[in-house]
Amino acid sequence: MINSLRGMNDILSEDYERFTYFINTATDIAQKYGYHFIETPLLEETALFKRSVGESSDIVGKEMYQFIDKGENDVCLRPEGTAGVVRAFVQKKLDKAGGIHRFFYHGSMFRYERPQKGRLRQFHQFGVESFGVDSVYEDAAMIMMVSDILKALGIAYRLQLNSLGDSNCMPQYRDSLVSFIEKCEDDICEDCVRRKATNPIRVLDCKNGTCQVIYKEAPKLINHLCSACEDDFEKLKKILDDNEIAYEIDTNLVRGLDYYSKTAFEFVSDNIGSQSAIAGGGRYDRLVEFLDGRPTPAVGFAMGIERLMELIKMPEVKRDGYYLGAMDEEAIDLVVSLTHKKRKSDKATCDYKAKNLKSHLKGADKVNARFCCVIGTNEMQNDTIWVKDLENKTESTMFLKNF
RNA sequence: GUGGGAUUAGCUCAGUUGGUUAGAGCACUGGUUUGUGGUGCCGGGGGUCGCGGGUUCGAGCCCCGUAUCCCACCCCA
Repeated sequence: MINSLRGMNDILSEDYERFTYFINTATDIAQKYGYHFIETPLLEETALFKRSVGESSDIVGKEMYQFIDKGENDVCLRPEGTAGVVRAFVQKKLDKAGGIHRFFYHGSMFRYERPQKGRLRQFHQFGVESFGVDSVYEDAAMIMMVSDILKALGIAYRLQLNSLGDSNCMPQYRDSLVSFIEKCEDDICEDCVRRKATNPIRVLDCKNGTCQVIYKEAPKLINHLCSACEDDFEKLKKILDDNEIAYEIDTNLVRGLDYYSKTAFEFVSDNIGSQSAIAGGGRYDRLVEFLDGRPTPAVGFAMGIERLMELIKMPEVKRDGYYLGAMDEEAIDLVVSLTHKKRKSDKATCDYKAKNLKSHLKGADKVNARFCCVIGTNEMQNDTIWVKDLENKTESTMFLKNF
């Protein structure tokens, strides 16, 4: 037997019901916020992710499905969605066109990781990207959108918030953090020593307990923000307060991708194990420029659909449509024709075998039909059909021409 | 990539110190005289016990390897 590859799952039956329910709910809300669907290729030039996500990140460093294609191109399956959307934005010259462009997307992402609960090699994200708005109101609107989606799905969450500063204040802060790390380099973990060289900000969310104690004394980015970043962060908190969106400030919250600046946020769930981040995002004002576009402010987020799946509260499924059955061999053709006719306006299924009434009622139950419709010899003789409403438990016999 | 746990029917799981034809519940399917379901009764199908070696007279059970899943690290959505 051939099995699917490690960390790559099929989605079917009930999972598929939940999956499409999520997509429909999220799509509806994104459209209410004025976003438009965008689909980008699963395969992109490797250079795109090296430049956007950043070579220092683990995603690019060791998790990409990368290979050389038959045309000698260095390509990889997308590990995240933002890079492709930004590339498309620049390629279609929307940066030069100016104005505001808002997109949402959903689809498969690929990372060569060791699978565990909430972490697959092929997984699905729903995300949105907004281009051309530098106002912090847009950051707030984005957070509200995530909040709306999670609430619509009945998912409890905690929202964590931080500001990563911009090109004014971030480099200065990084320098002061590096000199702090150098002073305590002998006491921190190996990973942090490595991070010092590659991406020093990342030491802040190190999971190592000893490191965390040490970093309590570390300079806080939030105290080193320039006035513009400081003002935006204060404004963001006020907007969220005004709109009754609860949040916690987490000064150690660092986004894992290199392109973020200013607002960074993460939605976490306490009910799904260690892979608790269900949505994450923030502002990335410099990324369009990094990818050869005209400088364009941007902000976005992505949600991990698999991590949400078991948290989604599905609406109650109601009986729907018709089930048709014959009690006599000679009525089968008629039943098939009637079913075909009924499908023009309703969901309708039928059984291809003659069975007794009890069996048909059971069959109607199984497909969760609202009406069980049966034709036997009595009905054949009178051109009628017996119809039972399985919800109200009422029944009647009607002429076929009225059915 | 590192460490730990698991793997027996479609699903959830029993299976005694290694000893005949490996069990249950649910699900599926048929019947219950051509007339009342979801909730009665009776029956049926379905498992080379993840896979590959080894020890043994004999392995679902012990040993080694391997795959996958789960948990944690790491990373991130």
